[in-house]
Amino acid sequence: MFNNRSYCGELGIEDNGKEVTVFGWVDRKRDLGGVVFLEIRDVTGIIQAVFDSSFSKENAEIADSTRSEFVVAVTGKVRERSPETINPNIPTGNIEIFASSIEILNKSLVPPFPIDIRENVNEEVRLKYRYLDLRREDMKEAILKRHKMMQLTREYLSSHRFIEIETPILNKSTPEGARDFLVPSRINKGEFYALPQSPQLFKQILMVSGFDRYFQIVKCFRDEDLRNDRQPEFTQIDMELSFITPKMIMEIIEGLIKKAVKELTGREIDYSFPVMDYDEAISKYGTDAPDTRVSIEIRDCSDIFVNSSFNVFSSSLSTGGVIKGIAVPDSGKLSRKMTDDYSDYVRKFGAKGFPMFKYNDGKLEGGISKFISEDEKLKLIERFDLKEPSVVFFSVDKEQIVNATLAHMRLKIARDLDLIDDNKLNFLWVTNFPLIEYHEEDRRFYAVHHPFTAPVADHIPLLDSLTPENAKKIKAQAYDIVLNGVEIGGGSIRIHDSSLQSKIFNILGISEEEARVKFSFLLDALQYGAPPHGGIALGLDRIMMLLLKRSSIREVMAFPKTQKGQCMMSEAPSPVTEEQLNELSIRIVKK
RNA sequence: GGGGUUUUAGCUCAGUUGGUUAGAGUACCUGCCUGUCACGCAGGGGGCCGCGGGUUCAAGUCCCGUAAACCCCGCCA
Repeated sequence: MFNNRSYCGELGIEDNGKEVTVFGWVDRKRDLGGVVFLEIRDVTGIIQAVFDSSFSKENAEIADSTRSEFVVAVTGKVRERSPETINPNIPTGNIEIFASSIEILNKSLVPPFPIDIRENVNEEVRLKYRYLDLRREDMKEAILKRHKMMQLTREYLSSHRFIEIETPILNKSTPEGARDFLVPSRINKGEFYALPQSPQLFKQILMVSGFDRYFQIVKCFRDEDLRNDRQPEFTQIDMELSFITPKMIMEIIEGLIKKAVKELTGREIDYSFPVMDYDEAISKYGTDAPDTRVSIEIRDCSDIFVNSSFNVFSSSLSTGGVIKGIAVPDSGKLSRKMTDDYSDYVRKFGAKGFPMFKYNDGKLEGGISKFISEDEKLKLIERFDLKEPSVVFFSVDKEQIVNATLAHMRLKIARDLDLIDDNKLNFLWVTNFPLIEYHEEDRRFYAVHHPFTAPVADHIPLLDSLTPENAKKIKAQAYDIVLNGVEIGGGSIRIHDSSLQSKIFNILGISEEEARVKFSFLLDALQYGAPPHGGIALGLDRIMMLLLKRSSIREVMAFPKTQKGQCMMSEAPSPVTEEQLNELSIRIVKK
């Protein structure tokens, strides 16, 4: 009976007069007594079916007995609606099915929330009944477009000579980076697999194997706390290429992204993605993932206040702090309450306050203006290029805190003042990341990207005279791609020389023995004719979130987890039986 | 580990200064209705006010604790 099916949303005026059968869910029922209208919904859309009791009383009664979300088969003739009965609100609104039969294939309980998306439903309930939520238009669109994204990615990369190769999910736990999800091994008691944070090592191995260009749309796992753009399992479009430069990789990615934007949103990106130096990003925006939709830039004012009589400023400078600020164009929208709230809000970034003054017509007013000398005033006007009425905010602390504070506040204030153009898609490459950074607390170096990232060739000699101070001068051949202030991908050229790789491990405090235990296969492989290679990984979920303008990546994933990492539908994670634990030689320690 | 917001009918929400029997819209049930399209009209049922303590003559409302969801800091090479 399921042969010769028509899809609701695909019927059109060209089917006029044709006898069709549709299968779907009762989206809505309108019973007018003698005539019953059912809107039938399937994956493609909605069509109206008409049951006329003077034509078939029995069919009309069956139609009337249906309820929301019943599954039905409806057969009838497609017919054009008379002009006054056309519904312009749905794509199939100029036709309807004049039903000759209806069969109820399954009943449904009353759904816990409406399937049409006229009102927002609590996410907790949506996640519990995700199968119903996925019937809703927004989720359906997200899932279908995600499919499209994966399809066009496969097409694009395949046509650029990439080969899709799967890598293991059961992996070896490695030091560095995010916390691993561990999987106990029954056969090897007391030992564990780790789920991959990314297929990093395997894709490099594939380059040594000569596959030349690899890609995979792959799940990655990181056992870290969740955010609206972070889930414990997420999907990467992962790539690795041999005989390649950063520029070549960036061009390939740019092509892919532009194609994706075109096919998913219908929009054309008519600029080539700007490339910004890491140092410039930090100094202008305080972050390595700047949102350039907001033009407000950070300016360092430390030099202006060296001899300041304002104790808060001068004492901070004399203890190694910095003073930076942002100028926000504003003619009165920023209220006293808002600026007061801000000075409290910045505490979350470690800042102690958020001093400000107002600029208007050549004069400084309010806030800390009374502590600013005439000379400092002139320099500030020049530094921030003050012309329009503005409010200037400062952050005074250690550089890291200042950067974090101003990076967040320039966006928060821009949002509060409605200065962000929601329709912009600002792509940006950030390059020339430092290779390593020194952590004061642990007294050791960490890889900024990962331990396999190649330094800029000219900087390799600096590795021999490394100190915590000059570490940041050594740049990596690494690049991130940023969209509207969100990192949507990153990659690097890798080390293909085993002695350089050993040297880097050494610097990172990974002993020769440890390196041998953890990555011997990579070090070995690098000695058997490893080609120069590099790669990149794109965050599929984040790209979908941004292109579809959704508030979180959960809105573009079929079955996401809550912030505590639980699945509201299946109720994972869950306890396991004593037998299961015994088999794995695992004992739970109660705390 | 920490900060914030929220939690009242199936769903979305209101609930004043602590004071009668906790409301609205929608959904649901019943009936009427032959061109609706968020159909309409009439009637009806539906509440552990997240949970546990406390203050009070009296708590949805005040206090303490706790749970969950969400946002954020830390964390995420």
